[in-house]
Amino acid sequence: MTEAAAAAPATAAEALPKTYDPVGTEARWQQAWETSGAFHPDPSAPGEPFSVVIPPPNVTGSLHMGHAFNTALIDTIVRFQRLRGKNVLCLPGTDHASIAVQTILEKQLKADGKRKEDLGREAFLEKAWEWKAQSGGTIVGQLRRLGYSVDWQRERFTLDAGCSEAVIEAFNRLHEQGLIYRGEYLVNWCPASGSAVSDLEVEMKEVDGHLWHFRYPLTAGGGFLEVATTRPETLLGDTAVAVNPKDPRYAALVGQTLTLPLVGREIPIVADDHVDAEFGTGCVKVTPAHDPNDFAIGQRHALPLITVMAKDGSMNEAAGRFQGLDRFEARKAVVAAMEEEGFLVKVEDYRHSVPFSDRGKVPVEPLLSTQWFVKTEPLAARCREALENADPRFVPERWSKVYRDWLTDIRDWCISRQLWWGHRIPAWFVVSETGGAITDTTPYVVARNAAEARQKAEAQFSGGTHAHPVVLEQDPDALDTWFSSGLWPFSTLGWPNAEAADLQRWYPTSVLVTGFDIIFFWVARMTMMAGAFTGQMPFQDVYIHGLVRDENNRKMSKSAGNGIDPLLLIDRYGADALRFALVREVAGAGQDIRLDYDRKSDTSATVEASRNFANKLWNVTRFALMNLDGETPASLGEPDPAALQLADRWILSRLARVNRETAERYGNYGLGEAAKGLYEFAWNEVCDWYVELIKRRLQVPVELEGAAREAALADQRTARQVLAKALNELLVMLQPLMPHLTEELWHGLTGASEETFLALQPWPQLDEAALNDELESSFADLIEAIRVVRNLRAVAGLKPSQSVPVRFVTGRSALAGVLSAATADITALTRAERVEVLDPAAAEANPATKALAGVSGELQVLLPIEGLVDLEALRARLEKDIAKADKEIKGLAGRLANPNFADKAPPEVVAECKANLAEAEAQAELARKRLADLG
RNA sequence: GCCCGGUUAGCUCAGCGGUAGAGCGCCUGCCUUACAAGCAGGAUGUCGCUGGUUCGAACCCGGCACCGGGCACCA
Repeated sequence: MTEAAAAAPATAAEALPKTYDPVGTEARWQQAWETSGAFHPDPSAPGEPFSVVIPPPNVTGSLHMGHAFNTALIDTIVRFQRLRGKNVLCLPGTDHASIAVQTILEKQLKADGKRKEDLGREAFLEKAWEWKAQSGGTIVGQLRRLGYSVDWQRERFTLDAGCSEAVIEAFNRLHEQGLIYRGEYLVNWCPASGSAVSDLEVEMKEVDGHLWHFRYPLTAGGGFLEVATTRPETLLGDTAVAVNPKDPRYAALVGQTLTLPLVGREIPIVADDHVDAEFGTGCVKVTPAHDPNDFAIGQRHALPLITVMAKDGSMNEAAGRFQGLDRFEARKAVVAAMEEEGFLVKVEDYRHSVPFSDRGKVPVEPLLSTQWFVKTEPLAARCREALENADPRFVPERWSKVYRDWLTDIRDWCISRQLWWGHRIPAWFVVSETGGAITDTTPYVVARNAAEARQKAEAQFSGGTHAHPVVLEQDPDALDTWFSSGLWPFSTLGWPNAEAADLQRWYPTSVLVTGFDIIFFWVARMTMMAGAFTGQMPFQDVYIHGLVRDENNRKMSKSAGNGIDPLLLIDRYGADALRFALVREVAGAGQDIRLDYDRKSDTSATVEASRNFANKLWNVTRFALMNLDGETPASLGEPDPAALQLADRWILSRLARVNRETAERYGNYGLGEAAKGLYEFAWNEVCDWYVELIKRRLQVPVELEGAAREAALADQRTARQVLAKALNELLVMLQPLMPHLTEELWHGLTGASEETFLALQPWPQLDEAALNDELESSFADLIEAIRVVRNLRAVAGLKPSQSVPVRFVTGRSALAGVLSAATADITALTRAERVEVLDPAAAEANPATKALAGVSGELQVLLPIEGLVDLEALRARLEKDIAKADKEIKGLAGRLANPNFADKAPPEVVAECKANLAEAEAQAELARKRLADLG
């Protein structure tokens, strides 16, 4: 889209077309905000600080609905806080996504028949940066299209100079504290990316496989044990068979040995509690180098570790004749060989879980490997402690349990990745100590740069027994992407420089807004890192939102191909409509939201409804501009309280109430409720009632003269004042949700200059004095009375042009008062010929038989129009009224008849019940009487 | 196996002790000069099942069923 449809902003009614076209308007304001630095805060500016760092999307990414949702929520929050006068920083950025980027680049190389090794590290990284410069901006441009009020001048990248410095500093400090170590452990090896991955990057998947049963012969004697396995190829690395120590079947055999088929190795039978005697034969083959549980058994029994697989997933030299086979071919070959040699007992179909690599989408291989680890328990302990004091506070609260559970029993974090794109590990191996090569035992120094490394190494490894001059080589590996993401809330603010102005001003941040899917990956890593480096939790609140699901309630995912493209919807309906639709769907407890979508036409009824709302706001503003005679809310000023009419006082009371409710909801993450509340207020109250009610007052008839004219003009001014005020404040309150549209309309309404922004205005002051419960309640009665009249007209099939008399009969003087005061309004809104309000006695004296009649509460509505009346329809209507009243009577009377109710229920409930019963009885009686009158 | 959500109108969801609501969709009538992307009116529910607490339960408690999700995992 973005062809600069930069139409001039609307300042007068004639400039506003009948429908709102978001595309040009949105682009124009996005540019205006950015070029004017509207969202570039000064740390020394006044106001309470409020800060959010956005979850950095991957540079590889393009905007998906999850980003749009997250953005809509964050932006609503920060825009609200800005209106509240806070000194708001919302900081954007992207994540370098090491595995993802490297995978893309390697694929490109492969297409040219090359491998990264052919290029060498330096050239490869050069290419990577090139790629980032070209493609990394995609998502950033797309985020702009949402109208994100972030400070683009502070945009960061997890691999930029500042973040890199932070990473090196963090690694060094953790190492100094003994919280980073290097060692050989069983790690999750992803053969596809050729790297270790963390436990979190492994996903268990149910797979249909087989369970192979094998015989392992006893070394001494002719017996054998039967074991079962889902992974036959690993038997080449077996170093024991384990049985449960309490299993009587095998008690005598513990300590004896078996001869491993195909290999001929003698392996012991050990007793270990891990083995479940009930499962299978109760015998488990133990392959310590290829299975985490077996690794643990191996540790307990001091078993040797035999690795039979290479890092690329093929069998190595320890696999003997199977060397060189891929792990899946090796499986078949081993089974075939076992069968041939008579060791295969049977094969069963078996469904079980297999660990898959999140990124590589292939089964991960538990493999012994020397890697860097973060010792997480001390870091986690600090977080658990803080959580006792709700630090951070989770919204909804239930996620804090998920977070805490994960931090309890946490495993160490493997942080090294055999990748090039990323932060290179700041450790230098003293290769001169191990013959020039890096081995598992090569000593190393951790330092902030090469010079410091050399200094440290020379202090340790030169002179004395050290014959060779020190030669250093930096660890070729990179760090897990999440290591740098873990520093994000403070590295972006200037850490490790503790004096950085941004850090001082905006750290800790106010709230983190993210999906539950990265609580472990990201949230917990940030809190652990922040605890270690800043001594504080990095955010006060964590607002966890749900996922956006597709029209069939499925998770949107790239692989399923069911994503809904937010950009398509933005083009069609506008960013404001999409944002509003997403936020409006949010229910209180952070549930997933479902987005309605029609794939044939690329339309969404939900977003369309929001677009219609935008159009409604556009048109009500258009109406105001046509009727304010060039005046603005400021030039009109506040209305004189003494001059206010009923409708004015009503809408001002509603306005004040909505102001209070909305501020509370925005402030408490009740964003969906805020959106729904504003929608209803704007549409159902301002547009449907207030505007309709003041239309007459806005038109002063030309024929009026003298004092009458003066009065009409004064009243017109009052209506204009109230309309302008209500609309103005409504636009401010809606701004966090629909920033572009409201900005446009507000400029039109106020005539504010192009350099002034609604986004930077103060939240409207709450007018407590305007709140009036009683008034709102009687106004609701008035609305109801009008509805009854309209309904009667519809039932009777009256044409809109037919004007008929309206008679209200009620014994309630308050209601009679409101109706009498509003007869002019009622006349206009119901096309009444005349309106009379009578008490029952007066009505009795002057009966109107053969009239359309309806009853609502203590109000009887009569349309005395004999002749015009469709008697059948009228009867039906009355019978319906009677049935409804009877049903109510039955329920209420039943309740009152129960002696326990009167005894135990609170008196006000009983009184209310009695009043309702009396009312229902009166209603039924009235309706019956009318019915009888019809004859 | 453990933990967490959910089950209310055709659809999406509010309501969380006083007898059920909204939006969309649907039906009827209207181009009433802000808006047909609109206006007015209307229909629609044994609130998953089952016990219990209570004067009173969609709401609180117990059990069950089904649908999601997370964690752990037995070869």
